[in-house]
Amino acid sequence: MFAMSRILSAVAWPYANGPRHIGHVAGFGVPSDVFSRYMRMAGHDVLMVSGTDEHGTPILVQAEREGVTPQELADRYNRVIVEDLTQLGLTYDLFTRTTTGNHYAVAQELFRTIHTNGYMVEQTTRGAISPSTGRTLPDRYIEGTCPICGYDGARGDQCDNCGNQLDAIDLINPVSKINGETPKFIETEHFFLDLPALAEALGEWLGGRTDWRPNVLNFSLNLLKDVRPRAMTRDIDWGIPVPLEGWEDNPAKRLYVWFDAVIGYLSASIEWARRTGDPDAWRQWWNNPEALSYYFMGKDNITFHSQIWPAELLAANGKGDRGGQLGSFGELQLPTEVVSSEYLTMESSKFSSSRGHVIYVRDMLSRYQPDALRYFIAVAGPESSDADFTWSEFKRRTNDELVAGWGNLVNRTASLLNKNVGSIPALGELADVDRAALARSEAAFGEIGNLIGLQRQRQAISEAMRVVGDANKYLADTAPWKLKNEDPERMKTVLGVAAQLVSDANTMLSPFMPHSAQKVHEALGGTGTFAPMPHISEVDDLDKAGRSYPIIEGDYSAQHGTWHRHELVAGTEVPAPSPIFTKLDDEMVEAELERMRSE
RNA sequence: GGCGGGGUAGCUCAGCUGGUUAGAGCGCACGACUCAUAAUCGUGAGGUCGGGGGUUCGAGUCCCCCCCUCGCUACCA
Repeated sequence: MFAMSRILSAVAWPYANGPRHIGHVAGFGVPSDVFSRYMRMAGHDVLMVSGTDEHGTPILVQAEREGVTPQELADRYNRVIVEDLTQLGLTYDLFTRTTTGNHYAVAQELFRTIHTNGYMVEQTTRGAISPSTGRTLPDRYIEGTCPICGYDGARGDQCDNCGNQLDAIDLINPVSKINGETPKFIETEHFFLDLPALAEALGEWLGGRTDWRPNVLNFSLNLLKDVRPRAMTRDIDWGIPVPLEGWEDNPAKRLYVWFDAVIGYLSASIEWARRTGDPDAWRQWWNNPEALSYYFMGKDNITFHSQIWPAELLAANGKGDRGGQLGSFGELQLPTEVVSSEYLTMESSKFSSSRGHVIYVRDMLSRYQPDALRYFIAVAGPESSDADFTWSEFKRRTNDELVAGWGNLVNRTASLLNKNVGSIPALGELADVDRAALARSEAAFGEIGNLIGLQRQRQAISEAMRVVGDANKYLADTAPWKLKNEDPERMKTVLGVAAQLVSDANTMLSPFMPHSAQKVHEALGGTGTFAPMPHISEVDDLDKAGRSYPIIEGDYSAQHGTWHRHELVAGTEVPAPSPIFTKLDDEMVEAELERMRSE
């Protein structure tokens, strides 16, 4: 594809107000990990970062409801999310959080730079607040009677009955959904990111992004048609203090959660560098014009990644209409590509935690293999349009494709080897059928790698499964079990070729299914790490004394699993195999549907 | 209302810049094989590509209108 590159895998930050469901990991988790694993195998220097997003009104509201502090609530779900993502095998170089001392410092520094450059302008605006707490009351937290249709459950942003967009101040008898009091509409001071002054630079940058998925690009270009300044502070007491005189000590003003959340990509990279002992190492990705950066998320995040974040970067770089100076972070690179997924639905309707129409990652992994979920997401996920998860389709994919297709190929090949040879045989003279099978398999490395690089993972994994099908066909055509007595030398060659085909397929499938890839590697007698895994570490906050938290990290140097054929070594002992994938029984679908209905 | 995505074999979907008899997997029917978690391999029956109009030598693939469906609509994340 290209020479060794620095690649930043910037993965969306899960919001820590609850456990995450499989729709979330289908949007950002699995695609980013497949991409990162592949790029590492192809020899690139990947930095994959993310963390939990812990500020904002929903966490504050949820914490009050439960009688805990926002930090306590965030601590709880940060840990749940860290555990879930680790179990799925997502290879973050660092998965951290937005409440670290490091993140606070980086977010404030970037705010100061943007402010100094003149792109953060102070304006008076009208907003709703809760009279008892003084906190911003977002439109959607206000309920009242719709002034258009008279429906009395209308929200401040929209009426669910007539579908009209509303302004909270127009609602009749507005009430706070949080505590029932009547909101107060006040004049309040906030800092606004001056998007109009950055629009031209944004357009120039977007104009060069011709290779994005068309829906993402079109949506982003559309956003540019109507830009206006956007508030980057809130009347709230949970968040990062505004780092300016007169504001810093005001407990009622904080940075807008999305302003700081996207800065997490930068702050996590810096935290990672500090923890490796080379505190400037992050600059290889952020200040290096040759470095590439890919941002993975669900489609609801596009606007923040193709507009707000690039605008923050351009402003910090001094690249808008007002010019400006570089800050202490130097010139920061804008995203190479915003890779957005669409939505995963379940049994034809949207996931909804409140209605119990949900499958949490944790519950899924307690009953099924992580690779079964990863496979489903990779092969049938919402890559370029919404996709539906159904239990019956999950069962079918698992049983027909993983168990009967791939797992069985591994099992029958290993079993033939174990019983008839006991080890990987040396290849004798190759027949045409052998050469053709080997050539076709080897050619797939290039095709599949290409597809992953183009963010076409569904097609990529389908191609890898085609290699599996070819190998099954090869065994049917050569029928080594018949050769045992009539031509044992030929049998050995056939089994050697088959083993190589299995090994090839396994290498190509390993970014998608790393857990089973390790098992297949061992089934063919391999040793050592083939597909690396992340782990959780408890670490001290680098800047806040006395605080510690869990992070995801790992050593993914991948000495074995590089992206090309690994010639099997004749004489390597092949053990008696045991099944790689677990077959799902017929009752499982009905049991899951019943579980869903009862919740 | 505005914007965007979809509508292709029974089911789930692929079909890039228009071009030979429209593809895959599952399901179904029949056959082969028996190494393998009854797993595999082959053959076959199934579609006038949502509806209408248009451009073109030629359209599932471009343009217009309509129908259905899903989602988004910014100070929620």
